[in-house]
This record gives sequence, structure tokens and C-alpha cells, in this order.
Amino acid sequence: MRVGNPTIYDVARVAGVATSTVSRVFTKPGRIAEATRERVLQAARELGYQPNPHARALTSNRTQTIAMVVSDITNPHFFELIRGAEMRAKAAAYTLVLVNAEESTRMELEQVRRLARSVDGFLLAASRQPDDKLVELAAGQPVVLVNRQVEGIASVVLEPWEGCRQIVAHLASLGHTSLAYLAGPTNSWMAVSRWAALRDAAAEAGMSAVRTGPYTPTVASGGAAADAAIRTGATALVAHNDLLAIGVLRRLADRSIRVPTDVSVVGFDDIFAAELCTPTLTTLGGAHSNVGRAAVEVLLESLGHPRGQGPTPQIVLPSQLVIRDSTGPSADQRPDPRRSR
Amino acid sequence: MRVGNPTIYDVARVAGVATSTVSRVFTKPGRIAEATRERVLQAARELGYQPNPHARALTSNRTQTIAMVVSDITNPHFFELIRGAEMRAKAAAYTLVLVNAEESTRMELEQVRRLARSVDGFLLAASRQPDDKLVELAAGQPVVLVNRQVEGIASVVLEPWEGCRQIVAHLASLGHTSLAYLAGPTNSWMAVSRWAALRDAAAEAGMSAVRTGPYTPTVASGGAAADAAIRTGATALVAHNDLLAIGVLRRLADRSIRVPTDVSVVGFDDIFAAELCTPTLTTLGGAHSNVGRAAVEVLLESLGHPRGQGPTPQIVLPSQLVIRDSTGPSADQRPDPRRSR
DNA sequence: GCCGACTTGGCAAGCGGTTGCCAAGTGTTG
DNA sequence: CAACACTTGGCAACCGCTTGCCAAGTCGGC
Repeated sequence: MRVGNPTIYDVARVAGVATSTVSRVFTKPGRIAEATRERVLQAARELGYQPNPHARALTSNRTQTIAMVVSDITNPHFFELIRGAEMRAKAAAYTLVLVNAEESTRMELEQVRRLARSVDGFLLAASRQPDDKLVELAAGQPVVLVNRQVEGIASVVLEPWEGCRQIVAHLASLGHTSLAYLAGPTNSWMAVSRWAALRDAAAEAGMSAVRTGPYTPTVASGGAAADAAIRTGATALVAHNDLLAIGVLRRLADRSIRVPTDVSVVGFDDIFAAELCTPTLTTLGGAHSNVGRAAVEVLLESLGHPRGQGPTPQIVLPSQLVIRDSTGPSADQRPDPRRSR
Repeated sequence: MRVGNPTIYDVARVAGVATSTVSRVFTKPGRIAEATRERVLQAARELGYQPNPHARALTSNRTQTIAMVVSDITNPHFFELIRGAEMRAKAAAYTLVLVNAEESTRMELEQVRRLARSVDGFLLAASRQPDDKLVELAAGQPVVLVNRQVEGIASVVLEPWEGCRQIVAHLASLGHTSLAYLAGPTNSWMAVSRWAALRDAAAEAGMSAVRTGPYTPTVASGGAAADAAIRTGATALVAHNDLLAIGVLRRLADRSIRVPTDVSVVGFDDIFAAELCTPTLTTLGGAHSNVGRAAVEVLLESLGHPRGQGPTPQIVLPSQLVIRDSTGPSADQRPDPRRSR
């Protein structure tokens, strides 16, 4: 098997130094004199030497790899997030491993355990674990939560509270007096936060708010969600995410309920499809790729500190209401000539 | 650091056997007698032993990891592919590493080299490398091409030829006599194959066919692509993929060119957004997740054979024309009362 | 009862790096 | 010129697991 790749020994021989010197050239910048360093690099170049990442990981316990666990890889909302994380990781010479939890708490846990030894840290996006489980996980290895906040664990989230207030304000300004929130999974932090924020903002604005669901946040669930929401009599439907909202739009179209004439619909995430569907979807978006980027940055930062030390920042990135065609004046108001033209 | 995880030594001690025995229990099924085996497993369970993947990789050269390189991670077309591959990999207890080449030949190569030692094999999706480079790469490590065929390298592709014939037949049956192909990148195998198939099929059907482009397959490029295609006078526009097609639809809408009344538009891939845009998009789709799955299977199969040995299957999965609202009777025919009603 | 074939488990040498410790070399200072 | 503080590079012991080779044990057959 001497056909194999060159090792640190080969480089050391060619450069006429000890293996430790070669190793340090690659790992401890500044530790080796410039002249020696150059000689080693030259030898390495000649031989086409590439450090073996496993051998390196064995002693140093650093793999230059981070894992990102997403609750459902098919949700387009994650694409931007993944993309941002991937790019930032690459810039730091880290490899990003993508892991799909398929909306399953158990699978999520299993995967984290399986990879625990192979990666330097985890990005847990939209984790469905209970808080205490997360605390336990975070105690075992570096973890950054994405779109979820838990006391004592570093996190990056896209601002939901002010965003929800904006949604309510937008709807209120259109004359709506009742909204229904078509909720996401009960173990989704975002679902909980959004409902709390919507309810409070609605109360402040003198609007009624009810919650239906929970629903799996997919297009397929939109049908049932739409029917239930319409039954509440609300004129504004706020869906847990764009996927669900798109499903709702479809069902409403099938039932010949006009959007936004009869009811308004709002989503979350501003996925690519939100501006393609009919009508185009008003949604609370934000720079998801920045969320991914920031999450990686926080994780890298925490890798620099000894375990358990270091800060656990809770970063909140701004969200942004994107108003499109799925929201309009409340049906209740249409008789009013000033509004109905 | 004795706080660290238990090792094979700990297990051996508890079970009262040699470390080699423990190792073999985990790697050579059948090599160890049932009774001993049970004792070892019991000890491992008690200690919560988890094999260290790096130590294992160091000697065995197997990492239980495969890398998937995609030309552009933001292209929704890949999502299903990634998903299929990820699930199949997980089922085989392999980890899938996702790598983004950002449509750059150089970056693609760089990443492959960087990861070469950390993974057991590569899935190269829509690779932009020239054929000979791919042959070179495939000689160095197990490689499966996705949506690209090269002599002597295993591959899985979604059938383009018959699919293109179907597109042409569909357009011909609507009375179209001229089509324009808005080409993808010149170094994209699919772009080349599609154009060849469209041209041949068009010739057979007595239809004229021209090619414009190449264009980056994104929504943003659709504007220029639409303008150029309209100038050709063709009544049917076949875009390299759905993203480009959606960009085309937008531009046409801006220019008040009606689809499908004035021109018909066809895409490729059948991404999620294809049935959301206005009008909904006729497109050549297929089960992309199956492609991902099959690719992983082929790769796993080839990992079972010694390097250079083993078959290099060229798998072709069926594509499927999904007819939606963006294609309709040719404008040339509309004066005909039978068609224009 | 002995022999050969087959099982089973242990020994120990790696795999390719990292890193604590030490010694030689260099330069500075009084 | 001696004393001292830094630099710089080498030695060697791991990191945790795999695996070729060997020895002891089992078992059936003659």
C-alpha cells in the first residue's frame, strides 16, 4: 500500500527535519522559523502532501467539520439558511454536514449522537427537542440553536415579535378585526413565539385572535388548515409558514373563496415560491442566509473557548414584512364605498 | 482527559477480553463466538461505548461518509436529489456531506481534493468538469456522476432524449412549427444532451429549432433569455430549466406577451415552484429523489469492490412530461376557427 | 488415543498525526 | 565573558482502533 499518499514522515525526510516540525508548520503558525517553514512547505508541495484529517482528529479532537441538523430538509425555508451556513463554513475551511431529522424528535437525537464524535459542533435548526434535552445536548458539545431560544444556549433567531406586531398592524390598517393563526407543531419554538406575539399584538390593536391547529407545516396540510380557519370566521389568516399558507391559498381557490377579497392570508419565511403563487403571498421574511452565516460564526467563536466557558450569545436578526397580493382590505369593510371604490 | 468517552480498552477490560476481540465484535460479524460477543456487547452497553470514527478511519480507510457535490446549492432542482441521497445514505448508516460548487469548475475540483481523504466516495451532480478531468478524478476515488454520462464512469441520469422527444411531440400536436431552446451552460452535459435531442426530434417532426444562449440557469437570466428567444420568432420556448423558464415567464408578462396565447414555454426539472407560477409551467420532470437514491446505491455498490474493479453502470431513470398551462395552441393557428373556437 | 482441520481469542505493530518536554542555539545585558 | 531569557527543532509517547499472525482449544474421524 506504499502507493498511498505521502505522509508527514515523507515530508520530514525530504525537508530534512523532524516530523514534529512538519506538523507544527501546519498547525502552529509562528512556532517554526521562517526559513525552515519554507523548506517544509516546499517539500510538501513537491510531494503533494495533504494532511490526513482523521489522523489529525484522532489526537487533536478537532475535525474541521460542523453538522447542521434541520427539522425537514424538504422545506424550502431551510435552503437559504443552509446556503448561508455552508458558505460561511467553507470560508473558515470547515466542512458542513447536512442532517435531516424528518420532523422527528427521536431521529434528531439519534443523528446528533451518531455524529457527536465526528464533528466539532452542531447547528440545530428549528429543533423539536424539549428545552431540557437541548440543555443536556449543549452540555455535551458545542451547540448553536437556530430559530430557537433556550436559556443558556447560544442561538440565532430571526426576530418574531416585532415582526408579528407588524403583521397585525398591517392587517389592522386594512380594517381587519379578527385573525386566525394556523399553528405549526407544538414543539416548535417559533410556533409558540409567533402565536404569543400575534395574540398580544392583536389584543393591543383591539383585534380578536384565535389559534387553530397544530398543523404539519406543509402544503398538504393547508387544506385542512384553511377549512378550520374559515370556520372561525376570521377575515385574516396567518399561517405558520409559507408552505402552509400556499396550501391554504390552494384550498381557498378550490372553495372559490377569494383572496384577498374575502380573506387575507399571511405566511412566514418568504420562500422563493411566495412570490410565484397566486395571489403572491404577503409574508414575514428576513435574510435567512444571514441567519445561517451568523450561526456558523457563533459556533466557530464558541469552538475557540474551552468547553463550558465562553459566552452564549442570543442573536436576534431583523425580520421584514413583505407585502404582496394576498392581503387586502377586510371583507367587512368592503360595503364602505370609500374602500370598495 | 480521562473524562473522555470510553474506549475499546475499557470495554475489553470490563468484558475480560482482548481489545482485538472487542474490535472484531464490531467489525467482523461471525468472527467471534456468540457467547463472547454477547459479553462484549453487554460491556459496551454498560459503558455507553461508541466507536471513534476517526480512529477507525485511520486504519481501515473507510469513513462511512460520502460527499455530494452540487453545481449550485440554491437551485431547487437539487433539493429532491439531495433528499433522496440523504435518506438512502442514512439507511446504510452513511453520512452525507453536502458540498456547493457555486457553478465554478475550479471550486468543484478544490472541494473534491479537500475532501478526498475524508469521504469514501463522491456523488458529482451536474458536474461542470470536462470529461477527461472526470476520468482522472474517478481514477483516484469512487465517483458516481449524477445527470451526466461519461464513458467508463458510473452514472445515474434522468432520461433526456425520449423526454425531449415528448416535448417536441407535445408542441407539434399544438401546431407549433418552430421552437427555440434557451440553452444552459455549455459545460453542462444536460444542456448539450437536451439540445441534441430537441434538434433531432424537431427535425423529425418537421419543426424548425434554434438555440440561444448559453444562460446561467437562474430566474435572473430569464429576462435576457426571453428577449433573445422572442427575437428568433419561435412560438415555443424550451428553457434549460424551470428557474430560467420562470424568469422567462416574468419577462414575457412584463412585455405583455401572453403565455400560452402568444408563445408557449416549457421548462425542465419540475421544481416545486413550477406549479405555483403563473401560468403554471409545463415541464419535463421525473422522480429526482429516486435519482439521488439510485446514485447512492451505485456508489455503495462500487465501494464493495476493490478500486478499479467492479462494474460502472450507467443508469437511466425515466423522465416524465408534466403538462400545465404554459403550453397551448400555436399563435399561428389561432386564426383557424376550429382552434380559436 | 492421536492427528489434522477448524475455531477462537490475544499479541503487537501499525495508521498518520499532535504535543509536552527537553536541549541546543542565539542574542542580550551587565 | 558569564548569566539569562528566548527561539527553534527533535524525541517519543500517545490518540483509539484494525488486522496479520500465531497459539491454544475443540472436535470428529480413524
